[in-house]
Amino acid sequence: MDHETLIQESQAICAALSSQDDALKRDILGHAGNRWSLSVVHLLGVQGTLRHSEITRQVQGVTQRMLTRTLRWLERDGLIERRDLATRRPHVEYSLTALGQGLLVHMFPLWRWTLQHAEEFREARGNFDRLHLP
Amino acid sequence: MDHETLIQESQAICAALSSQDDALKRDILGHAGNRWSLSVVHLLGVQGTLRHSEITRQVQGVTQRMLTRTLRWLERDGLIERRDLATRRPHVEYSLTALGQGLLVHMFPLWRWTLQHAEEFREARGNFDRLHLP
DNA sequence: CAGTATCCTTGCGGATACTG
DNA sequence: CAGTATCCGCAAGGATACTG
Repeated sequence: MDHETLIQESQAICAALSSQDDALKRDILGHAGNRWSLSVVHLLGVQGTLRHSEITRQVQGVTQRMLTRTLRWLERDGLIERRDLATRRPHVEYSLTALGQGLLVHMFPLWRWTLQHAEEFREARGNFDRLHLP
Repeated sequence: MDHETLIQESQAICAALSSQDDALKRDILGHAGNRWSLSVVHLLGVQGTLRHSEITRQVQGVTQRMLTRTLRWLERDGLIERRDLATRRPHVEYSLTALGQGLLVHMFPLWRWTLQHAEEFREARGNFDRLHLP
């Protein structure tokens, strides 16, 4: 699909949108810009099912509080599944739902594109900051 | 490219990432979750070059202040270009750069996927809120 | 182990008034 | 017309202490 076709399809879909759809789209895509969401989705996508403590260990720098909140947000949007094994020693497992796998798979080309153009982004910022900062 | 292939490629790319790349990726993808960024990118992508006032009119609900800030953020990341015609009557035009067109084009499949699954997201939220809210 | 409960700082986003 | 300058509320995100 070339650029022109995408733009045309974009126009068509946009014309059919309500503002509520806009809000939902922002919410879901917002996970991509969140501090920890995408790391968690990616980790679960790659490693399958993990416990809370294992995620804490593998997501560098995340605090207990923010990990819990992130997991709740993702669970709320149906992107991950939480299973409380309710044993005497607490044991809770998290894994991607089908929706969550869909997000990861569809996010990935965009992610790759971003990294392929990392140098251009850095250059743009450098130029901008040189002009606009004291 | 199937799911397995994507996951494998994802692992490979992730292994080569520095934490700075992670931050950059979050920053760029963060535009997708921003209140106004994606609307502006999409509008410029569809209509080409627009003046500040024209964007204000077409992006429903945006305030002057937030539009200006949004335009600066996008300009800083090299996604849009700002041209000040410096005439006696102020005249400033904005348009997408090649980078900005790339973001729009690569964002679009993800955007479409999100809308195609809107019902699932709403259902998930409904279930979650029914269980976790008073 | 898997969370809550507090306290704090930062920055988004909105409202309003003003300027070259 | 295309912005700044202030004011404000709210939520993200972090630090630390505590709990079943």
